[in-house]
Amino acid sequence: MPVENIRKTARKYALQNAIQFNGSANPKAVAGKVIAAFKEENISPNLIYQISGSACLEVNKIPIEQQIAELEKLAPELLKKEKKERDFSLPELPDAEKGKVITRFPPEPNGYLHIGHAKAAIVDYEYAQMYNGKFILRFDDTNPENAQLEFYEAQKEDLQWLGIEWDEEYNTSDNLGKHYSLAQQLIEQGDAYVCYCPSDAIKEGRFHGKECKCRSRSPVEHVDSWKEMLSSSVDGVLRLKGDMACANTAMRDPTLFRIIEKPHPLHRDKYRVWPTYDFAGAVEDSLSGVTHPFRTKEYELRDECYFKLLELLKLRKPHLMEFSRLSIEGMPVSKRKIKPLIDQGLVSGYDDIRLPTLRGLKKRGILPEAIKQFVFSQGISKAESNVTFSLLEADNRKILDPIAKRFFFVEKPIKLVVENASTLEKSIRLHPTDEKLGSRTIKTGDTFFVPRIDMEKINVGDIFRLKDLYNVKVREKNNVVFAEYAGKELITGSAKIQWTTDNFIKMNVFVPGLLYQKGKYNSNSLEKVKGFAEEAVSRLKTGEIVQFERFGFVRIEKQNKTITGFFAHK
RNA sequence: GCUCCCGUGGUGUAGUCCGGCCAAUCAUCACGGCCUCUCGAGCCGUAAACUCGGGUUCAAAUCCCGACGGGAGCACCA
Repeated sequence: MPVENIRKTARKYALQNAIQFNGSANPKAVAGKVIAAFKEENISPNLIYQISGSACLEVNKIPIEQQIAELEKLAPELLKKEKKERDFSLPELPDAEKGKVITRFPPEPNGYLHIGHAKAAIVDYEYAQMYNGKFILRFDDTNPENAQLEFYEAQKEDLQWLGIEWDEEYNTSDNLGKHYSLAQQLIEQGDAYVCYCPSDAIKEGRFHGKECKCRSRSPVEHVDSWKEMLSSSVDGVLRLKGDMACANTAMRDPTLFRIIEKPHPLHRDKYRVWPTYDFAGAVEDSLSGVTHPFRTKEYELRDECYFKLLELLKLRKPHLMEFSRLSIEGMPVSKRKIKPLIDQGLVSGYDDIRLPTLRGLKKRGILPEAIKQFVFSQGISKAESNVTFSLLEADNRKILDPIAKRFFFVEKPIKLVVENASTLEKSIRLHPTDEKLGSRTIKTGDTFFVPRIDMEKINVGDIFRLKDLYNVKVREKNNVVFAEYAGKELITGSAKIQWTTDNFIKMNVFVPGLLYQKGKYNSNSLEKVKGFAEEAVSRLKTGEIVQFERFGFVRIEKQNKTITGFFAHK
């Protein structure tokens, strides 16, 4: 009785479609659903089109109320268009088995971590978690010119702050011995050679696809040259014997090892021959058991080299994957762009709150959990994008709002004298909905301070409310505003303005803006807002993130007696 | 220039592998309303997208070809 079944199904979907679209069903859309429903049974689409078509015709004749009533009986589940929950978890990994996935995060210890690193680290770490696997932290410190001792620790601190824990940690530089022997193996196989050409000539040869004379010497000679390279001061580089005519320029005999005389932060002058990223990256991923290494898209052309090397060395090939780099509008998300800003003094340092470094983000009150959610929402696509920072702010705000204590901060204050004000001790809650966060008590007299900007909008005769206190009516506006008490009952619609008494503390809040606007450095990107905060703020501790009402979320920092705020976002 | 990757609302993203349940997800932004002793949060609503052109198919965001646009690489940096 399949035809009867099809009819019923068509009727159902026609009703649903009609209800969704003003009582008129679209046969094409309905047929699609019906076909999908009978996919297994190999029914001719033509038949379904016919049936769906007539179903729609019939359904469209009846009024929408009846349509609803009928669908209610037939298939009530189709009636409610349920809101689909977006699943923000990472997509499944190919060839992944629970307990057997190994990932790695391989930073070069050459600077503090930024949000781009965080994306990689979070993805690596989360995948290991997802599959109950292992996560390795590996310092790719194979260039003594870049690696600096302080950053091994600093980067670990940054990761810990993010909430990332690693199962294993090691330095690539500790494996140089192994690298050397693999190199020798390649040379002996005739797959790598020592090249004495100057770097310009190598570049030139690569550009034109021309092999150089070093390439044609015998493996035995190259083994000798290699040993000389390692032991004496003979110059040269070790290159892969790839294909100098390959369309992929990464395959035109890439350099595998080169000489760097500068002492290494860990190994001093023990080594002078160092592997390049192409070699070290591939070899380390394979040897350390990594199953799913990730890297950013700009390495894509080097995949071929990665696999070729492993093949020649007869090493296991991991499942290498790429995703796009994170870029944020108006923010420099790379060491290359951040460093010059610091060197030129355009920002205060690696923890400048305008920077997307983890230290900068931390300082302005961005929480690790927000960064995590932000990274998940971005996913691991290969499409380039230019994200707005406000996306991260939104994630952060959602976390902060229910837990941040509220205080009054008066930006650019102006004095307000309330005549006939009585002396009060007022207890005001620290959070509008969560009573557990407690309250503070403020003693008020006749002197207040309120934001100048609010007073500019208010005229003599207007009534406004000192928030959580009482109403006042403005009598005179000069350098000081004079007002009179105007009742404590809330007047709906009246402005509610934050205030301090004369028992205030002076504080500055630094408000970050975009470092770049239309691609140009913005010299006004950091604003210092001067103001008065209520006295209770002086008892906050460094690192607390609070909301200054009608101003924004601010992270507090205390040095000696001075309190400074760093603005996170509204 | 050559090679590779990518192209879904203003922004970001799901869906693309395996064509139909997609007249397309979720978020952000914008706008409106409700609520609130914050310009915050919450709630409700509105607006807004498959780069273009061909092809295959009963059926294309999804497959194929081409164009266009964007990005990356062409280091003895990672």
